[in-house]
Amino acid sequence: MPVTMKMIAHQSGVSRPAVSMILNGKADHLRADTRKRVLAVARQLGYRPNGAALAIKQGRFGSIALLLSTQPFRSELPAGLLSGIDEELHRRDLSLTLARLPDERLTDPNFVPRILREYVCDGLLINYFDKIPPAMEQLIEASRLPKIWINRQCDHDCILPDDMKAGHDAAVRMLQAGHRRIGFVKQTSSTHYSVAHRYAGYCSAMRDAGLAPLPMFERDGGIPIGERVQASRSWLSSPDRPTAMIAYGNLEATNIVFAANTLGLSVGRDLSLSTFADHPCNLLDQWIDTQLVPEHAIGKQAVSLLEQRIANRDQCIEAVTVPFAFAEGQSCKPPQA
Amino acid sequence: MPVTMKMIAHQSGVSRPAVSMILNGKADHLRADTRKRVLAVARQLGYRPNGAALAIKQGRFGSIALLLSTQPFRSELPAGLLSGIDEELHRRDLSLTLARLPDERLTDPNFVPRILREYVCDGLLINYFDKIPPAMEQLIEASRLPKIWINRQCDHDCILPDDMKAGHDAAVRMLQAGHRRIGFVKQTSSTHYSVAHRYAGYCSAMRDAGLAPLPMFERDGGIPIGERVQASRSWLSSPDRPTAMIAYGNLEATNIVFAANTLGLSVGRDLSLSTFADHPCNLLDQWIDTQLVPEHAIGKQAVSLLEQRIANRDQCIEAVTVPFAFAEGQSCKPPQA
DNA sequence: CTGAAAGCGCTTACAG
DNA sequence: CTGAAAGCGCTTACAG
Repeated sequence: MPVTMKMIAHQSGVSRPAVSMILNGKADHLRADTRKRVLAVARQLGYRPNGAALAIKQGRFGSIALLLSTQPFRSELPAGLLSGIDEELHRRDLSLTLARLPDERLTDPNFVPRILREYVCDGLLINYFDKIPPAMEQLIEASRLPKIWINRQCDHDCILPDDMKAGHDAAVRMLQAGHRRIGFVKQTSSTHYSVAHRYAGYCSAMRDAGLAPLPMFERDGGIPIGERVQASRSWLSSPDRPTAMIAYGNLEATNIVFAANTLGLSVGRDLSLSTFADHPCNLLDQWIDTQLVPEHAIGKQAVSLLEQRIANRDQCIEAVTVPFAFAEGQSCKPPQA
Repeated sequence: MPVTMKMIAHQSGVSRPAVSMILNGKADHLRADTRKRVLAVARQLGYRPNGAALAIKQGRFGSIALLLSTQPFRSELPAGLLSGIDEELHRRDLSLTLARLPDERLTDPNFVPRILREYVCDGLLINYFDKIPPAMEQLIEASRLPKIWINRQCDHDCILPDDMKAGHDAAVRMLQAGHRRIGFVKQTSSTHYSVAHRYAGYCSAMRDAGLAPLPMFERDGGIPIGERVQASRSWLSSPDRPTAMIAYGNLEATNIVFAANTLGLSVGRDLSLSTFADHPCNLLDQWIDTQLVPEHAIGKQAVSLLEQRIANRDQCIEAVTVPFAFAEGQSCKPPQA
């Protein structure tokens, strides 16, 4: 049984509105000793305002929801994204509701998650990848809540990292070091747009340098677990192997490093390598050049955009792309003569 | 401007309570055509009940909060834990509020996060490691919310994986394969109790087998990034090196595998290895024996316990430990003759 | 079978 | 300077 203003009013012999005003510091007109008494009672009882009552009065829940898919690889919750969202939310004294939407059940009309069935938050942050199930999109639309898509490419109300530019930059660094045979490696089965974007960035940098981009090192459907180092070895064993590799992510980078090592190739000296990740990548005690996915910045900005959208219900916002940062390692050196 | 029952009542010429009963299926006594009309209006307007109003009436928010630290390594949010919590919450039609508590600011009396300042959820799940700042503990107590600690060792209202038994089991497997020189490796700087527990489990298994446990392979304050493979190499280069290694986690396992590889040791044949992780571990295309941290089960049970605690405010619950599962790999073989 | 009232916890606008 | 009333969105218990 939580403590209410009613109880405080009772205990201190004051009216309920008086308690409200005193607790909210809007009671300059009340006698100082009354105020003190009420505050003392509130403290002693351990009073905490009821958020639901406040929400009703203010017409605002002070809470936004982050929607995730339950499909692994479809959507995740990187630590940096969460901390960025949280930091910005915190600054505005808002709180975060987390909701995972199970794709399978979304087609079941009887099933609607509480967050979309009731009205409990002010807006939606949706961290969901390319293939949005139509049932889900409909549910979200039906909620009529302001929303910002994270990591999804559309022409408005979305925010995403600038994978194209990051791919370009990664390739440019290799080119500047003097490499000409530069490969782009992908082993995961992910079909996220970032694969295409990073590769496209790489291709454009190659073309800018007057070189033909190599086809992506990959296999349809991804390389199965248990064959990835082997696949990397075979790519690196070819006589005309690339002198520099750009890994789609840490998974690829790790397997390349492993493979290079078993082939007696030293990363840096014999093979340059760079990767994309949300933190600087260290493999075999060596720092790898890393294009840093700006998770934290995306989280922060996503909240700002959503707040903007909530304040301005009918003005949508142009797509925002956030540049990658870069962590320099020792894995990129000029090619051997 | 969200749609309210008032609007529906207006539009369909019925009283507000009537709308409420109809929408909640408690209006058998009302004329069928009235019901149909009201339902139609509600649908057409896109009505969704206001969660705050429901919370006030029901005296229950239908929401629990998950508290995390902002200190890296102190507390995190593993995917399995989240999915377990979510699954169970979902079954009960409850929602989840996420709150990260920044340690630094907890000492500032003017700063109290909304979740602890207002009354907005029914209970607390606290995923916070050993060293709880006293200021935080006080804030949590002051909230008087029912709570369950996750991953914290205390004598009641907490749930944690059975690290001791997992350490024991890992060692027993090595012993059964015929190993006698078995090492326990820790490289991270973490001081989490699980380090001590897993090692203690290992020690007890060694003693049960009449063997003296080896001192933990580690270094005070952890091995710095960039020296970890090298440290592993030196451990494995000693003439009386262990024939089997038990890694505290994936980080250690990876570096051991790397190191073994550069030393020409084949994991499985020349060196047995097992690890602890929340998913089966694959390194160098090889599956490693893994004691699986039961994140999902812990998440589910944590919610059950908390609900129990909410229903029964003044009866605390004995500490619960959850056994690890096991994923067999090919990394544990009898030692070379 | 239907409507008006009272209440949940809170705040604001208005009488005295 | 103080109190009683009205309202936010909803539901339940009670008159007619």
